[in-house]
Amino acid sequence: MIVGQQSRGRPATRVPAGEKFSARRMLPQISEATTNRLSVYLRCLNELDAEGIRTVSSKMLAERFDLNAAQIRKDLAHFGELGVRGVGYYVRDLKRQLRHILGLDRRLKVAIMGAGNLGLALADYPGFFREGFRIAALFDNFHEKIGQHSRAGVPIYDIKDLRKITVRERIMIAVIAVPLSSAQTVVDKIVAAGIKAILNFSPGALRTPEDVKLKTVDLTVLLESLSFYLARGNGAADA
Amino acid sequence: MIVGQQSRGRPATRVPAGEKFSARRMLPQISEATTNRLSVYLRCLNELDAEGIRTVSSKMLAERFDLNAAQIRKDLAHFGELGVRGVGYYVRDLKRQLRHILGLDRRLKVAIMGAGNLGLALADYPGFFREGFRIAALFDNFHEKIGQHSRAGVPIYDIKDLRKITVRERIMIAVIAVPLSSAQTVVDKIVAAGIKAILNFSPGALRTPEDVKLKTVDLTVLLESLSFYLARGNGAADA
DNA sequence: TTTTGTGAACTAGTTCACAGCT
DNA sequence: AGCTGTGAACTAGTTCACAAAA
Repeated sequence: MIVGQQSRGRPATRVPAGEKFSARRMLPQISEATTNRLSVYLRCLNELDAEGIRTVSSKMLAERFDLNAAQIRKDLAHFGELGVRGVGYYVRDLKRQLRHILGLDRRLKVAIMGAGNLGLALADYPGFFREGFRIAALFDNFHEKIGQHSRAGVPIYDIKDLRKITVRERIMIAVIAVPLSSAQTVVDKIVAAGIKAILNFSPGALRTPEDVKLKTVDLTVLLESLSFYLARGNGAADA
Repeated sequence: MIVGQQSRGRPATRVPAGEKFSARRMLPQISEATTNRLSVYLRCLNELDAEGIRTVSSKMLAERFDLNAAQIRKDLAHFGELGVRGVGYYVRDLKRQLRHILGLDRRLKVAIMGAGNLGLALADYPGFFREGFRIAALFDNFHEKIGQHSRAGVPIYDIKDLRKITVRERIMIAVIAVPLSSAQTVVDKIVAAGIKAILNFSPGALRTPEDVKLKTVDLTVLLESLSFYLARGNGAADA
């Protein structure tokens, strides 16, 4: 692939089919699936590094972690020539590169909306937030809770102060752990506070502006999907 | 998006193209994406039903809930002629059908492995388990916890008794909320107890037999993926 | 008419296979 | 030799567009 062409200052209102670079920032468009795998690769590399392994080939990675070698190479190749032909990838080096690509070299701060059971559990979950993240705040609107801390010491603030704390603490990601009934309201507040990335645990669809990234973990959908599998797998359609 | 389980090397029992299923054994293969959407459709129908709406067309559903009309029709058509041409779908009727298809008319019982913060939060999360599920048990190996209950009253059992309780209570789904270090061990116990569907919150890959359905919610991957989008500035909405 | 159900067309994503570099 | 990076081939998934039915 020839990369030089995109620097011609083309207005690029409409991206021709097959064009690899988005109009917006001239960066190649990376699919959700690829993004998720980058995170998986980083975890694998951490494991290899801990074992003292210095270099790894895509084939080795694929066999050990049940992935596809060509896919690993293709995913990584989006970000330049990260490997060395005839050798493979330097574990330490690739780790560092991936951490940079994923933006994990910035110690991103996270706020959790809702200091209920789930919010508090997420705030304190050890090993949930690996390297690169810090839970800086919990937010709630229940007066009894405001001013308290989670067991691990995350302070609970009034949701009214979201914008102020967000600016002060430089919070970049919000996690939604509030009941469905207030989820959209909370999203609107998050957006108004200038946060651009949201991880949502409430069920159902939420509206966000174009430039805010929303990821939803819908536990109901997950569970119902498992139920579907059981209903079919059993062959016990009628019982 | 949720990083599903890589079901690598599944020979994918091929149904001849165009062949319609006739018996229970020859069920059409339904994709993960379709399965998840069925759950979403059911939620939409519940909302419409609550508003007293009696019939709905795929177009109406699509516009209101930001879906694609053809996709709705195609998804539903897998399960027979659920609609009426010129009319649309009868809300109540389709709801009932979907509940049956998803196996929600059986009140499935769920066990949660790990009575830590996350396990307890999941056990009591209101509105998490909508219609069709019941959290029947928590399991842990920490003696202090065994014999206690969650705040909402879910009993905590010794993980040694998993098989016994599973049989007695007819538990069909297990949720993994234990630390990574013991996740594989717990999976093995779940499998040995005869449970065929697992929702996993621990990071990393787990091995399960062919006939056990595993869905993983990897919070680290989700968060790192959000970090990636922030690092690039590619905004985009969720699905 | 309206709206479903569905082949066809299209799009996205994965895997193959090999040219080219070390 | 070994292994990456990548076009080509393939597979899965989505959307279109229209015939068939109410």
